[in-house]
Amino acid sequence: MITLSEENYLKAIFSISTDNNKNVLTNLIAKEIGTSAASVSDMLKKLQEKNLVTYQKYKGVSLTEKGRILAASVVRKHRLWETFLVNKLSFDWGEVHDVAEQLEHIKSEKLVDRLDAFLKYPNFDPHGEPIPMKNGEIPHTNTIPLNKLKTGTTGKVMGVTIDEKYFLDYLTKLNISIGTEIKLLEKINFDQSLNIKIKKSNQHISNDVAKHLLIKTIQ
Amino acid sequence: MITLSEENYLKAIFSISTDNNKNVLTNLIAKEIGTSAASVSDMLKKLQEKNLVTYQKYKGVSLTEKGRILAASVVRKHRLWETFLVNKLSFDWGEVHDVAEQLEHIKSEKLVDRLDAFLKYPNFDPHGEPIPMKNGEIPHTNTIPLNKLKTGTTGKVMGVTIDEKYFLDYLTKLNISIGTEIKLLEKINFDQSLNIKIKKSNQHISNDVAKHLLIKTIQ
DNA sequence: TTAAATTTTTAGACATGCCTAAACTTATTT
DNA sequence: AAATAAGTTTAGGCATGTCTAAAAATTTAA
Repeated sequence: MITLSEENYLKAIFSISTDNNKNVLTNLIAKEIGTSAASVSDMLKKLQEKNLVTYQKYKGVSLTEKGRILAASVVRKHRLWETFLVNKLSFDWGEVHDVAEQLEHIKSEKLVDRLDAFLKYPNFDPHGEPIPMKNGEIPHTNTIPLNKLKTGTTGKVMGVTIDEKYFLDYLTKLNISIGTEIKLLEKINFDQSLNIKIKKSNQHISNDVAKHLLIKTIQ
Repeated sequence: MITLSEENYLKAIFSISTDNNKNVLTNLIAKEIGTSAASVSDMLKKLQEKNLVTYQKYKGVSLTEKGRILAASVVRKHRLWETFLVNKLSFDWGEVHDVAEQLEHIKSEKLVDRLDAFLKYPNFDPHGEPIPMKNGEIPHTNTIPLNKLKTGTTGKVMGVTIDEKYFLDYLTKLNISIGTEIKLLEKINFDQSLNIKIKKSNQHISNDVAKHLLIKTIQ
């Protein structure tokens, strides 16, 4: 049996290793989960015992196949529940994360299958993030982060890569949601911040924000 | 903050005191939850600390107003989720209990309100049991248990008072579901078992089964 | 390449919720 | 009203998942 905490550790390792392909280091996990490095060390040993991760002292950790599938299934549940909350219960995209964080730990394969069907087998959640498939595969898009877009070109927002209230509220304030068209006017060399045009209005955003907006170029 | 275990204890005390109006005794709680009497003693002290129950050593326990409202809200969530699973995700009534047992602990008032609205504010769950209202009040019916029906009269099944797979599967086998009409033909004095007529077929059931079928008499 | 800084692990504690066994209280018999 | 039975609580332990402080390993810099 896998515990709630173990699932959270697997999910953290999974999402860190999506960005960064190397072994995941203890401190990063601690920061992601909001716990101490000592607790992470303890848990990594337990996960190693259960054959969910490959772990070497001081060298970081990576998921085994078994661990990867389990982590993907937790992420799958999280994103399906987010989709349910937004599409069926009319939640805003900024307020679903905490509830989905609880719902993702409900154990019932049948429930997940039925929910998936009820939602018409979505491939992306309300933030545009891919919903892992039952077999653990991840649907892929041909999007790039906004900060990699060529100056002067226009693209459409297909998703975001942070699911956090403050970030999403800021986007709402900027008038950005899934489907919004954005033109990249200028990159400031000094701090990599961007001048962009959204619905005829000029705005200025930091590189840190831009890198979490997934863009599909138009034409 | 209230923990998952505490919620389960409150729920157990709540449902035992619905039948039986006296103080709830330790052993009954232990049996209901499936734990030892020692663990129950420990927990009752904690719940007393938190002002959720009134407890006297050796004398049993009862819910405070605060505890009663909390317990009702857990039951409310349980029954709303069961309704969701059956009405929206096409689960059978016999297989929803375990999943609802998990879902009832999700903490989000907004989720419960939205779910309630999504289900069109139901007053009874798929087993016919009343769904406590937001303020803790319980919708009431004018039903009686089948074993109290007058011999020779006919009634309609409005609900059941056990939410357990084996019981519900047995009912399904007997061709009984919510809305089924049953005529009480005869009570056997020896063991209080009943001869009944269901959809033109004669059947024999124990008193133990009959007392968990809620009946509304016709005419 | 040695010293300093950073990261990670170990050691020792603590709270929660559970257990068994023993002690104690209350209820029932005789 | 004792003796016995039944029910309940206390005592002492255990596993999980967390913590802080100290020790150890690794990385970075002088």
